[in-house]
Amino acid sequence: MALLVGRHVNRIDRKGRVSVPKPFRDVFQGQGFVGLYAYPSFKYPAIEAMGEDFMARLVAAIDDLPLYSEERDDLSAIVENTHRLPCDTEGRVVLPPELLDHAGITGEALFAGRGGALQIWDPATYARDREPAFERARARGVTLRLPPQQPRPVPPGGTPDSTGEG
Amino acid sequence: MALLVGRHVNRIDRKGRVSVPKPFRDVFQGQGFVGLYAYPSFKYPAIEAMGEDFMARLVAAIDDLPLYSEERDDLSAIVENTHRLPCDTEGRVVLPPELLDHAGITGEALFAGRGGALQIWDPATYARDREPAFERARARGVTLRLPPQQPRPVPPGGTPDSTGEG
DNA sequence: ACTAATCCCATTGACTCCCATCATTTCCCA
DNA sequence: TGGGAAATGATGGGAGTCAATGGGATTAGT
Repeated sequence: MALLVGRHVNRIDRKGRVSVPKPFRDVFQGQGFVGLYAYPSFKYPAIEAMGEDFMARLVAAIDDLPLYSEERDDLSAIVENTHRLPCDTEGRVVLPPELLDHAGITGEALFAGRGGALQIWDPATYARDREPAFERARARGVTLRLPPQQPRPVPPGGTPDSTGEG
Repeated sequence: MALLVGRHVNRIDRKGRVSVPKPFRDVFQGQGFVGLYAYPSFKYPAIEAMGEDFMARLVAAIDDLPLYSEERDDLSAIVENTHRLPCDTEGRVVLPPELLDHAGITGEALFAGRGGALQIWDPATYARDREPAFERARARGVTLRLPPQQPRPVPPGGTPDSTGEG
């Protein structure tokens, strides 16, 4: 799986469009749908966003729960609050007002890669709420046990190149 | 699996017709029948609706239950109360009075995508009964362990496009 | 013949495509 | 290694397209 990493700040134009950073777009190219699935974050004044592959995993997890169960209904609330935002030919999406309001985003949007998914923040809010997390992690001396190395699957008929997913 | 996500509110005209939101219609295009299977929810004042694929799964699940069991009888009632609603050439369906009454729908219908299936609500009822579910999920700090990443099946001779499952 | 359902066409407003501009970054060559 | 040219990603805006909607006309059913 290609990885979503780093931060990018892009401008929102008067039509409400904002460019999805090219490195992120490239990740979604390999998926059935080029665009974002986005919903308001539970934990932060931010937008949670992901590609179709990740969203499909989320839906699959919900699908495993019994029909009509309380748990399934609660989690379905996420899906009901999710917006499907296709990229235009220029690689831009339109963030709906509901999401903008939740995140307090006005003129600019900060895209923060989180590996498999990403978040979208108001830059000022991010600086206030999120950047301290890095310092916190450093101060606490965070440790992490990694899963074992997986053998790289050989792409059918293709040779690996140096740039990644070309 | 194609995903049904997000909410859409559409008007019901004086003939009782309402447009099925285009993103949902697109999902059903890939299935044998373009339209809805719909029955009254027994948990909510709402209509449960789905495409042919999901309905087939539901029937298969009921089929697995022991013949003459109480459970099978109960769930079969769902099937007996299900309406098959084809889309017209404009992508609209006519919701029968029985379903409208159950959901208290009059002028507008709210379509809520829930992954594999969807619900249809009266907008005001939804705001009162359903929107709190999102807040509840947030308050409970819902967490969800996702199933492992599945390898993406290679579409036969097809290249991914930007519009999704058109 | 009357009722009801479906098809077909027109309207409208939002959305998306396309094109132009700009700011960088990358590449190439001296 | 500096400068300039070409390529690329981000941005802005005009116009054509499409989804939603309304209503008349046609067909089916009783």
